[in-house]
Amino acid sequence: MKAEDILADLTEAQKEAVTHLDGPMLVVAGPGSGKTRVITRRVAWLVSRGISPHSILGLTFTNKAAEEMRSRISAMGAAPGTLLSTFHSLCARLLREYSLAAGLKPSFSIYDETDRKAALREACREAELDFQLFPPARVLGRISRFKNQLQGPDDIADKGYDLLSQVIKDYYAAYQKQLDRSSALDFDDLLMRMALLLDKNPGLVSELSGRFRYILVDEYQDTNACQYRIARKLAESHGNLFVTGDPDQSIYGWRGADISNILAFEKDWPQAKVVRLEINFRSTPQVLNLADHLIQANRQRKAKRLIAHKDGGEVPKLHEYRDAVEEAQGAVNWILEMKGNEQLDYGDMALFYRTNAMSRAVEEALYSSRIPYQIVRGVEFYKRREIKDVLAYLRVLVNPSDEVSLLRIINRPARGIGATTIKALRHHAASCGKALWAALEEADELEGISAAAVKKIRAFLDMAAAWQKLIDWKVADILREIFIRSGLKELLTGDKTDDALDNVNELIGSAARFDEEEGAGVEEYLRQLALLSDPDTFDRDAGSVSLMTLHAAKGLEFPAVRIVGVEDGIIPHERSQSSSDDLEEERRLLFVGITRAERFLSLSLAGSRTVNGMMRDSHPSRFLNGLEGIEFDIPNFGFGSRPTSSERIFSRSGKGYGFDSEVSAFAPGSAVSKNKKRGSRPITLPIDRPSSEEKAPEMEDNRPFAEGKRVQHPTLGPGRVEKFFSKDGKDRVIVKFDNGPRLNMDIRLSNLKLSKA
DNA sequence: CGTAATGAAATTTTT
DNA sequence: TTTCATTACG
Repeated sequence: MKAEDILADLTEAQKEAVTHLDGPMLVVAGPGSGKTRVITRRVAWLVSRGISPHSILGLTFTNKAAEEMRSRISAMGAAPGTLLSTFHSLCARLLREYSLAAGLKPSFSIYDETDRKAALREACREAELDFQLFPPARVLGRISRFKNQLQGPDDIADKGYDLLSQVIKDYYAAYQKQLDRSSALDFDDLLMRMALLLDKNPGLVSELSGRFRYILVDEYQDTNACQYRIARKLAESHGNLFVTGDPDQSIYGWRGADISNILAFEKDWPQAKVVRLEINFRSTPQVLNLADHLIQANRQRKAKRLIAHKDGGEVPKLHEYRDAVEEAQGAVNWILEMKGNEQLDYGDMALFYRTNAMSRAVEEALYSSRIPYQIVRGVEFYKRREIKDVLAYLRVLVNPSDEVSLLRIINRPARGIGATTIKALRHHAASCGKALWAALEEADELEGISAAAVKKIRAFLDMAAAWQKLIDWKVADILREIFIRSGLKELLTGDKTDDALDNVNELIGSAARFDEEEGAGVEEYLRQLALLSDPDTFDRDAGSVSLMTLHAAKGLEFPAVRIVGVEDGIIPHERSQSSSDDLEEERRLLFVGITRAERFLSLSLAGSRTVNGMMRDSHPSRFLNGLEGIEFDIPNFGFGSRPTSSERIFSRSGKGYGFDSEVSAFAPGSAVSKNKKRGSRPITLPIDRPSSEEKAPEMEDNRPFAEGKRVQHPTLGPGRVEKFFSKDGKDRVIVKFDNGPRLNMDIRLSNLKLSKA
């Protein structure tokens, strides 16, 4: 590719970034400012200057982004060989390559959230910690946070203000022990172990720096302490660190991302050049205007401009509905309107929501209206039980130490190795410090295991030994073999409403594709699987409406975007309302969603929706309060916003949302035709607390619920308070009820009453 | 020992 | 709603 082609149609700022040669550079790139373009052109530019593609390393945050760059670079005809990878998969690769130095077995397993939870359960059992005492997700979340800050169990000061803080260290230590024994790493370990390895191994650092002369990091605002350390180490010697990012699009703080990494870049690298990309090529001025008004409410940010390059366009709209079902129907009508009036293709449209669970209502409406859609969801497929089961066999094959996987399959399908036997095995393993696998082999010498059980165990071991011989087969063949011979297939065939069989077949199919394309063996297959989630299966040209969470939307763009559920408790999420930092992150999340839109944007909200199977009232998001740049489809809405033309259009009565005969052709007898008029009830906006005014201590006085107090529950009856503590600013108690159960409950939600006397 | 039935709880985002 | 864990029963 010629230099002038590489630089064609670039702005001055973009050119400066693309042609920057040596030394650190920070590109602050607002949404739609051509960031990906800059990165990919830059790779091409470097190569055109004689730099080997193999010495360029591009690090992204998601597979999707890495894939996007790969395809754009190859579309430019640039030389292949550049390593474009997520942090996680780079680390997994390197940790395997340098497993000896890292103190790992090259065949280590990678644990996802489900595995982590199982590991924690096992760890608790062994360390005699109460697994139920705290929500496991919460414990694991804490552990994650420590790991992201490069802290091991021993680095934690054991004093804390709440119960969990005081004991988290024990949980962490036990959990980690379980992982180590299993030769398993969780996602956080991949980063942490890599960072630590680089810390203590200067030789490796220089080797890698020699290998990767030019390092590019995308979405730098999303890096956590480990990722930061890794990037820094790799670039230390040559300083060729090129990072792009936008503080306003930092939405992963909850995962340990530290926005100050980007804010302090110039401090870390005093020679750094900084380029700002402020011209937005994506959206209409109206969309940008709204985005700008929204984000300006954030205190913690660097002022940045969004300069529209396009002109024309429509003012974004806001619609209110009575409930989530009507809201979904409204979305359907919007889609049909976009298609009919604006000549847009289904593939040009996207629906965003805050949480995956919210996709359901929308899906149902789309489905009954026969509108093709695709969902970009998280990891769903690989979380299915049957899939995890089959893969667990594969994992044990590769890594017999993997206890979580072993325990998962040892008696599934049931082969007579039940709880009692397993308990004895575990006990033995723990007391001799042996692996569970070893205990299996010695089962006949152990007490507490019946002759019958020993026989069953032998059979299991024989089966496993036979499978060892399959290890060089093609992955798809191994999977098929295991699936049948383990008895899993038979087990699943019995099921009634099963997609289970189909799912496993799909898995085998994808494995066959892997064999075809990569032909790299089981270990590599498992590693890739662990790190691959299926947003990558998202197909831009599928001709269907795209549905995804706001997080998944980052980095994408669509001519028409609709965001549903813009309600308090949804955006911002109810669990993000406690701190102003969290609140600002939620605002950035909405900002990210809005700035995905090229031409048409609409937001919607419902007056009620079901959450966890329960109907709940909902109110407009506080982010809408006083927000300029959007037209409200709600009479009497809010403070001071004038009725607009769109209001008159949309509130014309009797017609629903202006769908016409074309619509009913799509949805005969569907909810469309049943769509009701809704009343136009005035609504009140919640007060947007100034973000400086930290936390709201509107705490009730729960002190009477002290330890030892007798309490009464409307359904559970009488009990006694065993522990009183707070978390997340909520007072909770652990109550042992007289009729048995011991429960950890939120005082405010529990309906607990103090008993008299 | 294994499965079915029951009951209760649920952190939202992703690698 | 779904998921999970415990319990009861065969």
